[in-house]
Amino acid sequence: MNSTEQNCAALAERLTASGLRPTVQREVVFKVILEKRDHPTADEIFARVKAEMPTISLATVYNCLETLVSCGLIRQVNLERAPTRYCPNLHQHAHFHDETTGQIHDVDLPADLLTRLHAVLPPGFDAKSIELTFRGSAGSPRPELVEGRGRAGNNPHGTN
Amino acid sequence: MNSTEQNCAALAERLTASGLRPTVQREVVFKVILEKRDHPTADEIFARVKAEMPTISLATVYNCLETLVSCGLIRQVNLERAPTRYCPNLHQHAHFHDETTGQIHDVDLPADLLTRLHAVLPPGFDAKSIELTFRGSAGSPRPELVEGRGRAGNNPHGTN
DNA sequence: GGCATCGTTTAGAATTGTTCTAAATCCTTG
DNA sequence: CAAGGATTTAGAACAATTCTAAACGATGCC
Repeated sequence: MNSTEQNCAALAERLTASGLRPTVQREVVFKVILEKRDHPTADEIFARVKAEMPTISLATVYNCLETLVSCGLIRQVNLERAPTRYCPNLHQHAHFHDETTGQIHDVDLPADLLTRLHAVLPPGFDAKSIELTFRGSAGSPRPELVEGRGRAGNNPHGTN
Repeated sequence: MNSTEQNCAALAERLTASGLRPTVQREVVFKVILEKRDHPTADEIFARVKAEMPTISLATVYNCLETLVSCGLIRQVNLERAPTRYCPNLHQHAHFHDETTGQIHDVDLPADLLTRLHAVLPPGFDAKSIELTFRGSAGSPRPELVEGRGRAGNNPHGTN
């Protein structure tokens, strides 16, 4: 049993476990993502899949991708095509995206943590910027500790 | 001199320093972003600005935002409206976005760093996922150290 | 001051990535 | 085999953003 067959088996298993059908389309989409590990876009995947299955439609590729993501077989990198947001806090800081409320909070990043983050890069990789986003829910204990009320940056524009 | 006037002065200074003109539109857009530090989208900014300048157009808001970003007065959060990318590496890892080539490389994250990252959140904030993206250029020394050749995850799908 | 020039704004069209829709097709099960 | 649901398909719809061309406005030069 070669690697491709193994992956197909794993795929089929996951799908049926979630009450979904293992279809050729899902198989092929999964396969092309595994074949070349280069973070392709939906369009690129569509092109590659089309090469061996010319009848497939873009919508199906999107469907398959969604299915694979929901089964935990692949991940999306640029999560959610949300509108770009703008932020007056110019200090290095992370964002906490509260998925329950949709709100975004600034989170301070200590200098030594930033150093550690840069240190994690292999030699030759020079990062001009770091984007760090947490996703989850914030609950609501201690509102005095969150954004705009005593934390997150020393306020480069003098607002508040 | 109040805070708004200060900010306008700072804005005017930055703009002229970059050979750009301080216009009312740029001023108002900047102002509404500072007023309410809540990471608004372009549409939201458009709505707020329209309240005090009903003739402004959406395109102008986009223009102004771009200008403010390029002057370093604000930052964009969801940088670049790029197509979503898909990734078969299911391990916790960061991405290095090489802006010269457009390529995305996986970068391993040691467990203790992840712990530190979670520790940075204020109490009550519960992060289900962390998204960490570096942007910069990779140069090309030591190709044997980068993605797909010995680093970045122990390969959950058995590819390569 | 008048005029050419260049930066800026505007409205609307165009583009891009993605999702929706409705019909066709495919499996599965009874 | 028929009924039912799941899946695929093509194309329309959508949302965020960018482009375009025309109008406008400020600035510099004589």
